[in-house]
Amino acid sequence: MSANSRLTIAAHALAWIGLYQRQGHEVATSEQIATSANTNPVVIRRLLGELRRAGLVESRRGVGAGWSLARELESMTLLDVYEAVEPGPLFAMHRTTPDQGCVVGYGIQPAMQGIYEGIEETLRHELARVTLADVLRDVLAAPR
Amino acid sequence: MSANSRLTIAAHALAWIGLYQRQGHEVATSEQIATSANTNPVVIRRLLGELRRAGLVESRRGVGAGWSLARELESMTLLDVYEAVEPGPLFAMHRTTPDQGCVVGYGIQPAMQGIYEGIEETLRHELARVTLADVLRDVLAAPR
DNA sequence: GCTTGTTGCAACCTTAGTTGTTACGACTGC
DNA sequence: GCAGTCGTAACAACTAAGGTTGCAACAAGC
Repeated sequence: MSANSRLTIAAHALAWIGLYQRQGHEVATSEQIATSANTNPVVIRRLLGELRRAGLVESRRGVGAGWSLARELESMTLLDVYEAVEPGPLFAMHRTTPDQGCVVGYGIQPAMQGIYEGIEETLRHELARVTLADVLRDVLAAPR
Repeated sequence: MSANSRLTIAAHALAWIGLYQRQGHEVATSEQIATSANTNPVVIRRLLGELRRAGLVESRRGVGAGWSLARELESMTLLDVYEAVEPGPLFAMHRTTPDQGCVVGYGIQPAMQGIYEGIEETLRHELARVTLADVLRDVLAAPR
């Protein structure tokens, strides 16, 4: 499925900012988060930019700038993050229109569309059940 | 998410073979299916080859050769097809190991793994609820 | 045995998406 | 003005999917 790690990295960044703020800091820098996630700061800035557009985080510029949460972790779900960073549907239709003269070619897309919609709705429901506070709790619960 | 159409095309092929057999034919060729799906016969053969390895279809060679169902459409679910054609997990972890000296970097992978497993289990359960006979019924129910 | 139609499969190209990287302008606290 | 950080563009590297061509393997029918 060519799985991507965007949801994982976004959750990582949010958990990191949330923990950092709990420790009394105002803002976190993309540099710090990138070090924790072992990637490049630009990758983090790109992802957090999408989360900012979705209203999950805020950013400040200038000296002492960085990122902070726009809402409590308790009020953020994985669905919010998923919708912010994953553009398209889970399953795709044919890349080219199937033969409309064939019974199957004609009916397959509406059929699959209906089935996929139900499945994606269930997926969204599952993602909405997990808050970022749950994620951070699980992160901190990892045995040393 | 870079959605792919493998599941859609595989379901299309199975529905096509199933309908063709209901009409009294023994085997379907990749050429016929490719015409209906508006793609290349090799693409169909590659997909059906994976379904054959999963025990869903059989193939014959030689003149008058082609593909036939190995089981009834009623006993095949979208989960069977999904597992046959989709190799990896839905969500990926970090491509590089996060900073193990950081609390979040250390705990994020086990945390997300647990969450993702639950979600994928739900997805599989949903896919298992839909049989290929359901798909064919929906295909034939499309309004003209 | 030859012909023919089909699968099996390897090789290659194109396209698209993600990730990583560099560079530099914009902004702001000091 | 300086320094630190975001915002963003540009580009390369990598991966996966899909499309295409070519050809060997196979088997039914003659």
